[in-house]
Amino acid sequence: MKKFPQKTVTRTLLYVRTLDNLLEQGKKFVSSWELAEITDLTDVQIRKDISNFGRVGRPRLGYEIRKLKSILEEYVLQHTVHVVLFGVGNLGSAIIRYPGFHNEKIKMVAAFDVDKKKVGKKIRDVKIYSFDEATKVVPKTHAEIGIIAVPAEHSQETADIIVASGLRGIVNFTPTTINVPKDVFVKNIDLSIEFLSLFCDIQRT
Amino acid sequence: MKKFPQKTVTRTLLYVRTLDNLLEQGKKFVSSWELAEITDLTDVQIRKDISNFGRVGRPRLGYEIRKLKSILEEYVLQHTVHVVLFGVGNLGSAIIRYPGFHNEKIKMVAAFDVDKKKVGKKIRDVKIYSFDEATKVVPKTHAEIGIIAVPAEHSQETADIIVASGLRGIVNFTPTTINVPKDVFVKNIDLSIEFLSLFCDIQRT
DNA sequence: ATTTAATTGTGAAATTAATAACGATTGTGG
DNA sequence: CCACAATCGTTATTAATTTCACAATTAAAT
Repeated sequence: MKKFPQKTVTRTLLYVRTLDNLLEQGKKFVSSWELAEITDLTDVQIRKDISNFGRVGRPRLGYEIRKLKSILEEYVLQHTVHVVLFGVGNLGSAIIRYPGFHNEKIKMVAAFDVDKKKVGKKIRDVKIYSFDEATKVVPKTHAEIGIIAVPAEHSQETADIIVASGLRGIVNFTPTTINVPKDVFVKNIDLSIEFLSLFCDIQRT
Repeated sequence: MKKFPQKTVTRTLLYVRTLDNLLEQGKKFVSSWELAEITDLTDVQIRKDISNFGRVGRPRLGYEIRKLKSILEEYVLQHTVHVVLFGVGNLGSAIIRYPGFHNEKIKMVAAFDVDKKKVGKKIRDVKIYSFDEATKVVPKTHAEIGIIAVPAEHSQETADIIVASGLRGIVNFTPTTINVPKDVFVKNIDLSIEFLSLFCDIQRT
């Protein structure tokens, strides 16, 4: 499988999401221009991205939505992603309950917390285990990604547990940088930085 | 004020965060190489970014942390950002309680929900108002940014209210694209896309 | 059947971002 | 005081990404 730039992948996932919505609206075809309007990108950008995956559009008609969607998914969404959560606090619970995950594409398969009072309980069918059980439980879940939603001061030890459990992907919601082996991929989501950088955008105009 | 690429701004905010931590550890100086280790960037990248803001480093010693921090903040963090929240559900409540916001840089000043049972209550000193009150209440709060944490199907109407309230920045947590005037800045945080793109990274190796 | 207009797909140009190379500076140790 | 080694800052180079320009295609209209 050819590999595409990170940015292309992100945009492609956005196209898939958009195509899903258009399908629900009963549309059959969509042009690059329409997609551009919806996604706030340019039509050329969209055609170029799509051209990575083959010649799928038809002049004068645009793209057949169902077909385009299935071709894009072939590259960026082969099968369901299984996720485990570390830290069932405010943010962690919200993530478990996040409606965007209640589809066939992402499945939360287990949660872990140090608080003994939470261990054994369930949130929305997701069972909560103790941190100590992680290296035993995680492999059984076939998870691919671990979420760090613990207090910032425990992010590194949580990352270590995630790595020890055999996961190769981490989404880190704490405002810290974690150290992991170089074959483990980390995505940092620092809400403060998101807000502050948006604020900079506003002020620069 | 000169304007810098979005990416430079994001990295700079990351530097500020890192410098904060180093200060807490009692460090006085830091080299570009050390910063690179921590942030997972390259030393050249860091020196280049910093050079945008002036000559502040000293050969053989590196950067004086306190000085560097204050210079960077001058460009990316002039004053506190005030934020209002729309949608006090699971995710919204978690955002209000998010510890990363309990500092002097970001301040949540009001929340809005359609649920009359929530209106009038408070979460962590943040008062919850009804949606109808937004255009009246928001201007009084001096907020700059609005958060959309409502169910996806109401994202557009919420965006319209935010725009009508005079805000020029929106952080959109719903998996939808919203339409806003072009002088309003939007940052989309689609958790599904974050997870799926990370999954692609993993599989591509 | 022919023309027309809309739309895709793509190679080239332009822009933006990252990396490398290296000179300049300055603490430090002899 | 001098040589050395570490580190910054900057210019040049390379790489990645986006935009442009336009040829190719084809549904629709006549």
